[in-house]
Amino acid sequence: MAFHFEVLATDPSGARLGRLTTPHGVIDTPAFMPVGTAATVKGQTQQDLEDLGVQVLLANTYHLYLRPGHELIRKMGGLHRFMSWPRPILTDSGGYQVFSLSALRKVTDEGVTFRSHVDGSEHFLSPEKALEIQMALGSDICMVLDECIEASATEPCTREAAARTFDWARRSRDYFERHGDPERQMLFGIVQGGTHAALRRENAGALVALNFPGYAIGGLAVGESHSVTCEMTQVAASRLPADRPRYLMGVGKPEQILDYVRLGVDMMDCVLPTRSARHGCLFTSQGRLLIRNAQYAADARPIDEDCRCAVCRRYSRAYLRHLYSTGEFLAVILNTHHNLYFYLDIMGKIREAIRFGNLERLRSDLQARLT
RNA sequence: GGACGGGUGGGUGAGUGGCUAAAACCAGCAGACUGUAAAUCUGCCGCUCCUUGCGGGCUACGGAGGUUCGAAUCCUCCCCCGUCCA
Repeated sequence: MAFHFEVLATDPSGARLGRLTTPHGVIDTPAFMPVGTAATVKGQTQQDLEDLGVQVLLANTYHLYLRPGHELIRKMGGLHRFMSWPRPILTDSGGYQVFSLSALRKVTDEGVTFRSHVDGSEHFLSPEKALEIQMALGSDICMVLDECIEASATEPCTREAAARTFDWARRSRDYFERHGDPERQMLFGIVQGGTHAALRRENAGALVALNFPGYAIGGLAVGESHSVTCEMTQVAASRLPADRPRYLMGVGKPEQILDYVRLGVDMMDCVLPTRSARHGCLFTSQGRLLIRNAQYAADARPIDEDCRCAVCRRYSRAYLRHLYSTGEFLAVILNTHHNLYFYLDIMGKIREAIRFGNLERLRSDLQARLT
């Protein structure tokens, strides 16, 4: 079997230590997946990412379909080869763009019509098309197309979106069974249901019957409170089979990650470390640090005195502030490196704590310092 | 010596009688960012007072006077800067 998921240890909280094996390598879980939407994690080279210990990257179907085009990537030998990334890749289906490009799209049962944010041209994405693209890209993990909606959506709207997402999941599974190669790619279903516990429960239950090799929980952290995110995650995760990986999509803040892990989440991705880095927001063991703040102008300390990343070992806050405020690209590179290191370091600590049964202690440590 | 053109808040620079504490941009200060339309976006940015409000007072468009109910805007003189002519 090219794909294999095993749970190596569990914590009383529900946290799991696991290992997901793919044709491009192993992913130790709980895992954080840096986001490389356009086949690049902005500001980092693939070598940087390998050196950071990144085991899996996320890329985006919609963006790569628009540019450079999935057929071109197929021609170039697939996404791994094209971007020279030897490790696993998970591709998001474009479902999030249904949400974030809401002004530029129209959803029907058949699929989604987008107006390209690049040039305004019209494109149609169906569950089948989204998979066809992901098959051309050759990602290790494909996501079904889903309809991600606002947290504030009414129950009827949410129900409709969840039902549509379920129908799309079924179509995706069927399409993958006919055209996909399970030795090469795995397909995850996505639980929707907004902020309505009953819908989440129902949707998760129905989705499990489709027997996906892995499950994602989507449509969260889109405006609702953290406690609601956790509640919905709990409701969904508790209905997912224990022997399959669970991926909570699009989270989270450093201080929230452990909460999700304790709810049994195995995989997460988030633009926060990379985007925040570009915006001058650095994560530290003592909380967030806005590097442009005047107070760091002559601060010789590293970003985080407890951090062992290459940036903290070498550069001062004063220098990083200078780079940021002068708009130097090195600021993006160094800030991104630090934030990714910080996220990956948390994940490593979490895995270690689950292995050694110290998760509660880690939790109180983190709680005391972060935020 | 003469002829034009010009002097606006930290900078560039709009504004030719009231809607102007003065556009816009930059700089500065602060905040946000959760499956990336994001190296982006938002707020503040003369001083001061308070019951923090589409609140009060003061100062401000080179300087000094003047016209006017009202002047960055019109007039007079002066001081600077630029271009050109002697």
